Amino acid sequence: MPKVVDHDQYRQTLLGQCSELFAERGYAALTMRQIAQHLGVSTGTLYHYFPSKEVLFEQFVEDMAARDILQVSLELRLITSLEERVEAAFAFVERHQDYFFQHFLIFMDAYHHVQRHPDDTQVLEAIRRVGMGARQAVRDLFGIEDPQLCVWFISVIDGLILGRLYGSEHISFASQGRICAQMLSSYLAQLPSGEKIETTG
Amino acid sequence: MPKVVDHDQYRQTLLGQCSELFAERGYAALTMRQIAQHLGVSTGTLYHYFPSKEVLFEQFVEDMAARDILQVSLELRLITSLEERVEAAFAFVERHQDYFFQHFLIFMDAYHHVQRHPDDTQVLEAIRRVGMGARQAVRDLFGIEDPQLCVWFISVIDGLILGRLYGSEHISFASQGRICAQMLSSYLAQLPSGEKIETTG
Amino acid sequence: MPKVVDHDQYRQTLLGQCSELFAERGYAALTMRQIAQHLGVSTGTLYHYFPSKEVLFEQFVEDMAARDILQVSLELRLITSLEERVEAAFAFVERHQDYFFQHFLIFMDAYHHVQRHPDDTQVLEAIRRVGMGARQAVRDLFGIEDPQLCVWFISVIDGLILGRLYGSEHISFASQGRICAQMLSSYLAQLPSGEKIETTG
Amino acid sequence: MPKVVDHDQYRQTLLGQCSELFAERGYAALTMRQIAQHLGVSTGTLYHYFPSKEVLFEQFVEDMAARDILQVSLELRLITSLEERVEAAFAFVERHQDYFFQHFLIFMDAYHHVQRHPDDTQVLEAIRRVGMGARQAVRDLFGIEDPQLCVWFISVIDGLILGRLYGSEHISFASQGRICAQMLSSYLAQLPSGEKIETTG
DNA sequence: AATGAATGAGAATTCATTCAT
DNA sequence: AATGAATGAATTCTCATTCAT
Repeated sequence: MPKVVDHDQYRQTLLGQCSELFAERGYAALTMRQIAQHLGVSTGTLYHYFPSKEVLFEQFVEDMAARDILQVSLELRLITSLEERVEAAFAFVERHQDYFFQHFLIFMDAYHHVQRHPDDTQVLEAIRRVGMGARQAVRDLFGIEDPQLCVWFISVIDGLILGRLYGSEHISFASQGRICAQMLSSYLAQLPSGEKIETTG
Repeated sequence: MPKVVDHDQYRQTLLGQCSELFAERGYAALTMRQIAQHLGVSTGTLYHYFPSKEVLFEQFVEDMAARDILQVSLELRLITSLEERVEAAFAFVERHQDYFFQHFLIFMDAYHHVQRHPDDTQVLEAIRRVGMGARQAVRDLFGIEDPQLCVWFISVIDGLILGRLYGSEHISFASQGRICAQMLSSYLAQLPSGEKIETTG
Repeated sequence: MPKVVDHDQYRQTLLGQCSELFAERGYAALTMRQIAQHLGVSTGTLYHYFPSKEVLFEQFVEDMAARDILQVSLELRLITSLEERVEAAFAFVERHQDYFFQHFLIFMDAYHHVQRHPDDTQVLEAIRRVGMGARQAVRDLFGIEDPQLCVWFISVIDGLILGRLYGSEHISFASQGRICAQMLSSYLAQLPSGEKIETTG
Repeated sequence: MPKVVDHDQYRQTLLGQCSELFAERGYAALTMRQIAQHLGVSTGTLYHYFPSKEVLFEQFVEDMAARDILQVSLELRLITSLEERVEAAFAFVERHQDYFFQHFLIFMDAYHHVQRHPDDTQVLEAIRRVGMGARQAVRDLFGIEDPQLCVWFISVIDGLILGRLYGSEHISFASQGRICAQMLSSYLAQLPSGEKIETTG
């Protein structure tokens, strides 16, 4: 059935172009007409591919979350020393901070949405998977075994990105990278043996 | 003589009762009728005190931000050792994590609002002041001189609160407090002299 | 009962100050708050003197109409020749054209009002009395016996005032006065005797 | 393909059906629901064709004014003598007096509107064009060269129509036509040569 | 008498959704 | 599949009116 493939593929294409829109205006303040216009189609066409605004948003969030998990861990494989790798990670995050902040904005909206639709577990699950994926990536990339240490690492980065709310001019990702790299290595160094990280990628 | 009401004071009273509402549903999805109903007044009365939904939201955010700055640093004065104080701070944040997360939700909404109304600098400024107040509080409470270290500290906490998005069951504020306390003290210990913190309250 | 006198007198005072307001905005577009503000009283006070907006307007129109009838024919007594008197009348109208145009605006609004409230014969009657008063004034001032000639005279003047709608720059009241004076005198001159006008005041 | 409707043409159709409504109730007292109901469409459809009540009114007035200019001078071509032609004109006006009075009501409302929106010059201009069109029509139909005489003629007619405000039972259009015809011809007869009118159509 | 806070029905307007083409 | 015209419930906001003080 080639039709079905085309249909679903076009859905994906459409979903992939909604990120800035949802990030800029938020779900509730965004109208179907605006979405259609942004996508260059008519509202009728939009409804041909998505049965409702809610479903469109839900599938958009799931789609975005799925792509998030895939896209994070591509740049960090090459570097061998832990400290360099940490600093490279912060540089990576700095470069994509707009992207990450947008996703926070969208996830916060999705949070509202889930609160009003507790039976819609899929969106909730999608967002959770992003969190789990992030933890897993940190564990894989830096070889951190301690789950709370993974949480700590992700929290620093999430907090830095969120700092854009307050105006980001006081934030230096480079400094933060250095601080965290040093903290992490000395923290790990003093641990009882068996919790060392593996530095080989 | 009219009904005796202190107009400005009543405005404040009304604003003070909107937090959960805005946090739960978000600005755009919240109707003036719902707000009025929650406050136990008519829509007409609401418009008697606020000229529009936008202004109501703006003043609400400003008001909330102002109260945030005042309320943060009350519980942490008594403890003397740095590490204890850090851990106490994390316990404090854990206890009020709902409150903080709500405020993030609201600030994210306000961010949307500011993006669509770039001339409304007051809301932007109010949120910035919250950020500056937090940095100042960290500096005062823990005696951290290095601004990037303040940013680091706040980022960890903000990131932990934000972690609720992913489902918070993996997060232990106590563990995080211990990790950070230890990291902070060993980080400070190895600094060249003159940047030590004062541990005496 | 001195109270009653005061009360009614104050009503008149208030009504007398509403003309520009009703002329500028029209009845339906004017709010009780705007009226109150213009009068320097509270809405409560306004309702103390007038039971409703409708009654206020009705009484305002009646009041205005009554004053109209009294004020018209004061300047024209002294001039003796018919032509001079006609031209003096046009000059008088030119000087007060704003006033007259305002009253047309208000009467048009009152016409709307009467159409929706056919049982309110008082406003209708008040406006009719203005028309009758005008005809009577023309008859008295110029000694024109023929009712249709009175109608003609009033029509010219009303039409000229209404011309302000189209932009009045093409209108010269002086020219119009001269034309009408000449037309009137030659028209009267050719009439069979017994319809001459009396030129002595 | 969407439902086949010529958007602009349908707008005109809708506008053309609003006259009685605006004349009866006036702009401010007329609701969009009433308009929609009168037109047999939903309010949503109304807003599909007009972005706001104001714009609807503005375009309605412009449209009406444009049609006015076209429709005035159709019946008067055949008659050859001046006096007959003048009387025919008054008969024409009498027959359409409702129409003309309605338009005065609407133009007065538009005048209010323009006062509150001085930047909206289009409505103002549309009404002015009606005035200019009327003057031109008088000039063409009756061959009157003197602009003030055109103004005079139009003023009589406008004044007669306005007389309906006072109750029109005293007005005889036929008498007025006879009076004006006679006045006009004797006025023109006594002019210095070169200002005679052409009586041939 | 005077005030202005409070009310809620009703106005303009928006927007998700449907449907004829 | 695609379009955009049409719908009407819901939203923001207004305003005549009431009422406690």
